[in-house]
Amino acid sequence: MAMKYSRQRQMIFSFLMTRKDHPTADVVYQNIRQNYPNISLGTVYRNLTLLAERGEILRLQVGDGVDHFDGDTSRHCHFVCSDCGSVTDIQLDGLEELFSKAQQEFDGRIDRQSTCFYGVCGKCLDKSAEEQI
Amino acid sequence: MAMKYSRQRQMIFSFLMTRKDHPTADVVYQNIRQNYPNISLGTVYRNLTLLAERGEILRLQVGDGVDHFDGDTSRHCHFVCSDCGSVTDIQLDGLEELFSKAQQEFDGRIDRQSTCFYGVCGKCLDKSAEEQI
DNA sequence: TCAAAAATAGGAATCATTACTGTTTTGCAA
DNA sequence: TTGCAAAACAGTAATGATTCCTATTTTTGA
Repeated sequence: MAMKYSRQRQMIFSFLMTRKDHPTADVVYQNIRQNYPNISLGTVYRNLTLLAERGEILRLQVGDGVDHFDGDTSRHCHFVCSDCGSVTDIQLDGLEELFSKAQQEFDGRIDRQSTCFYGVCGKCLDKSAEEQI
Repeated sequence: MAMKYSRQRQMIFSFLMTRKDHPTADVVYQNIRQNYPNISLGTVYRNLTLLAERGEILRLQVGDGVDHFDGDTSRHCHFVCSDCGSVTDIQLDGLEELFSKAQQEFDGRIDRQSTCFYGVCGKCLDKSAEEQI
């Protein structure tokens, strides 16, 4: 039952901690392969799933058809750019409040919350403004 | 360019309007097939995608690996039961406020917001309480 | 009524993720 | 330390939701 800490799992976890973007399993795989060429994609998936189940990381499904992983498990929101596809953090007050409101309102147990905003990020807005000239 | 209103699209749209749960494409397909046996799954997907792009319905990705569709496009939250998988609405004040806070805070354009809560619904809690006896 | 544009049915293709299998690691206990 | 069972791994095959493709049918505006 006890989880054995393999070299691979440690690398996956610590890689995720170095990143502020929210890489997909494949990005994790490609990066770790640089230093550890015969890690397998299955291992990356298995460990990301395991870590997410244990609450050590978050698995995000933002609607682009690919799962993203986040080493920051504190309560925060995400933003997804419809143009470049980047996934970034948004720190917002009022999430705690929303959570407790939902708990009061809802008949059942609420464990977890996920809020995601969609639009076009600053960089992509600038880029399309330049192209207009 | 103009969208032509096919019989199939109308059936898909009006079926979705009759439902307060948030059916998957396959559920829509299975239901419409009862009255219209040779509609194809591809047609269901194409129309759901088209209607969602036009903002007439919502496509929800709640993290169970399957897309759900919602005929109610007003601002509201969802709850997903980890036990039975049901997806239900939660009406909450304060979403507007959260949205405008995010707009102020964020460098970019925000178009849309999605908030989802996860836990165990009332029915499933009751069921597991009974089993304890 | 006619023709062009749009949509359809049915099936094949895609691709992210999971499952499988034989081999290798890991961690505990003697 | 050494041995052994549980856990994890690499590599690959399978799965399954969704999208793509093509020849045919519907829709709509003139």
